[in-house]
Amino acid sequence: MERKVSMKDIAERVGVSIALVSYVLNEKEGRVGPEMAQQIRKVAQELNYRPNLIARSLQSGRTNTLGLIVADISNPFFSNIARIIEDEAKQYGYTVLFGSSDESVEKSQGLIDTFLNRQADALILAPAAGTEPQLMALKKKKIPFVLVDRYFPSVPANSVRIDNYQAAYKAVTHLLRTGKKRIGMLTYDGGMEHMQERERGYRQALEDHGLYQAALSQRASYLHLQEGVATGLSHLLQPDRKVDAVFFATNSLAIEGLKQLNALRLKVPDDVAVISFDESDAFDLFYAPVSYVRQSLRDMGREAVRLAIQGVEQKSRPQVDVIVGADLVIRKSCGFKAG
Amino acid sequence: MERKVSMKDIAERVGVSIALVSYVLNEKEGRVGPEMAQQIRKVAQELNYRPNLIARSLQSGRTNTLGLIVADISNPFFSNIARIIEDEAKQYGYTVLFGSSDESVEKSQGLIDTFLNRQADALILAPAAGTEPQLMALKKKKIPFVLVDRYFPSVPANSVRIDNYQAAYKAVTHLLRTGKKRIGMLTYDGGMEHMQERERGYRQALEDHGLYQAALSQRASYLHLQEGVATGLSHLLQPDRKVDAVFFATNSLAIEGLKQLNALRLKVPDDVAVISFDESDAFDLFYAPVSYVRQSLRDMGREAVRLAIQGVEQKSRPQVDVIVGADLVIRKSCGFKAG
DNA sequence: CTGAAAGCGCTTACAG
DNA sequence: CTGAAAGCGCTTACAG
Repeated sequence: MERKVSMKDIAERVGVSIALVSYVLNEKEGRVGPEMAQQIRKVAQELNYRPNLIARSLQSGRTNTLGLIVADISNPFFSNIARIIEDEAKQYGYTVLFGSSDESVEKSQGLIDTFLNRQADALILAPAAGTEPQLMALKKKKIPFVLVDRYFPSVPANSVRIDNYQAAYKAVTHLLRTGKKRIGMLTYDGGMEHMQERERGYRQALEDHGLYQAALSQRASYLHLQEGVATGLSHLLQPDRKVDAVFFATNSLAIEGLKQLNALRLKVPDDVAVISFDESDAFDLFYAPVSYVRQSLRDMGREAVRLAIQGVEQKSRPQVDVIVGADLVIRKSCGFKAG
Repeated sequence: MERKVSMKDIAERVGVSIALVSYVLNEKEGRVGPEMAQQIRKVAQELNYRPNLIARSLQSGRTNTLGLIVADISNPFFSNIARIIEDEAKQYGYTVLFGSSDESVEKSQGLIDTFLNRQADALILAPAAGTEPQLMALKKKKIPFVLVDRYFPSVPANSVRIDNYQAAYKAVTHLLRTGKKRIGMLTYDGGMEHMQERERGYRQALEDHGLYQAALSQRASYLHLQEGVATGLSHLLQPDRKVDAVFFATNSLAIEGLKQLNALRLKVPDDVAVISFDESDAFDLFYAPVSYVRQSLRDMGREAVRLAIQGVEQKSRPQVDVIVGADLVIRKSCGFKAG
C-alpha cells in the first residue's frame, strides 16, 4: 500500500505488456480481445489504479492545465472570474493554477515563469501595467494566452473584455439625466487602457453636455488606495469645485470611497450621488444601494477559457477580441431621475 | 524557436553529456571544472533554457504542488484564505491548484481525484459535510493533507481552525451585556462540527443567563440560502418570540440576513441587533457597521501551508490541531453596552 | 573525479 | 492483429 500502483503492476498481475494495459485503459479499441480487456480493467479496478498524469504529460507535452494570473485573487472581481474559469475549464478537462501579481511587473514575470516551467498549456491573465514585454515574449514562444478585463493596444493578443468607453459613457450619462452637473471621477493611475477608456467615456459624456472639467478627474494608486482615495475625494470636495456626484472606476475604489464619505458624514445620494463599476455585496447593503456597471463575468470567464483552449488545440488561430456585455444597474445611489 | 529547448540542446552545443548539464544547472558542485560549468551556464542562458518541471516531477515523485479545495473560491472567506495560502506556498517553492466543492460530496471526490492524478504533493481542504470517507481514504494512501476551518471529530487529521465554541460564546455574551434578552441564531444545516460548535457556544452563553430557547436557533441550507434565511428570520420575528438580536454563523448568512432585514424595514441595532462571523466589506459599509468574530485568516493560511509541506517532507509526523486566534470586532450593529 | 546508463510512468510508432 | 522498443526531459546511482 506504500508505493503507488502503476500500469506495470497491472501488467505483471495479468501477464501482459505495459503497452497493452495502456491501450486498454485508454480505450484504443481493436488492440485486444474483449475478454482480455475485461481482465485488465478488472485488475486495474482491484488495485485501485490511478493514472499518473505527470507521466502522460511528459509524453504528450500537454498538461491540461491553465495558468490564471490576476491582480489579487482575494479581490471579489477576480475571485468571481476565477470561479467561472474553474468551472468552465473543468468542462474541458482542464485544471487551473492561479497566482496574484499585485499589479507588479516582477511578480507577474515570476508567475509566468513558474507556470511555463510547470508546462501550463495556456495562460489567462489580467495583466498589470508595464507587462507588455512579457506578453510579447509569450507570443514569441507561441504560448497561447488570453487577456481578460485588461488589454494593451500595442500588444495584438486574444482578449475578452467589455466596451469600457461605452459603459462609462452610459453610467455618466445616467448621472447627468438625474440632474447632476458636477460629476467627479476616481480611477486608478498606471495608465492601463481599460482605465483610460473609462475616463474617456466619462469625459465624452460630460463634453457632450458641455460640463467637462479636467480637474474633476482624480487618480489613486493601487498600492496606496486609501491615501489616494482620500486625496482624490478631498480634492473633489473642495468648496470651489464641490462635486454633486462621483463615478468610481472599480469596486475597490468605490468601497474605499464610500467608507470615506461615511466618515465625512456625507449622504448618498443627497450630498453626493455615486455610481461605480463592478458588483459587491457592500453595494447591495449600503443604505443607498449603489448603482453600478455590471460586467458579464460569466461570459468573460467562459470566453477566456474557450479561447485559451482553442489556442492550445489549434495552433496559430487568428487573434480575437471578444467584447462581452455590460449593463447599468441603477439604484438609489444616483438619486432620482430629473425628468 | 518552435520546440522548447531542453538539456539535450545544451549538451550537444557544449559537447558534453546531458547528465553533466543537469549536474551543473542544479549546482551539484565538484562534478566539473569551473570553466566548463561556466560554459554550460552560458549556453543555457543563450538558448534561454527553462527546466521542464514535469520531467523533474516524474523523476522525483514530487510536484511541489498543493491542491486547495474549498466550498467556493468566490466566497470572500475562502478567496482571502486562498490568497494567503498562495503567498505562503510560494515562499516554500510550491504552487497551488484550486477547486470549489460547492459543499458537494461528489464534487469533492472529483477534485481529490483530479489533484491526486496530477500528483499534488499535499491537499489543503475545507471539507464538505459527508466527506469523512474521502479523508480516511487519503490517510490510507498516506497523502498528506490539512483541514482548514472545518474538521470532523471522527477523522483524526491535521487541522487549523479557531475555537468556534469560545468565539461564539464570546459573541453572544457580548450581546447579552448590551442588554439583549431574546437572541436568535442563524446557522447552516448539514451538521458540520464547526457549525455545531458555534451553536454550542451560543447555547451555553444563553443558558448561563437562563435565556436559552431552542426555537430561537434556526438553520438554512447552503444550496437554498435565500429561502433558508427568509424562513429562519420570519420564524425568529414571529410576534410570540420576536428576537431583539440575531447571531449569524457566517458572513454569507449575515449578508443575506441583512438584505432581508432591510427589505423588512427593520433597523439595526434598534429593532434587531446583529453580530456575525467572518469579515466583509459589506459589514464595514452597512449603516450600522456590523460586529463580527474575526478569524485570523493569516495564521490559518500560514499554518495550513506549513503543516501540509511538513507532511510532504517528513512522512508520518504526529497529527496536529492548530487553534488560531479569533477576536471580537464590536461596532454599532450590537447597540451600546447597558452597563 | 567523470561518463554512460538506467529509470521515473506513461504513449505510440514500428516491427513481426 | 499483437508485442517489444523507443522516447518524453529530466535525475542520480553506479561503474570506470
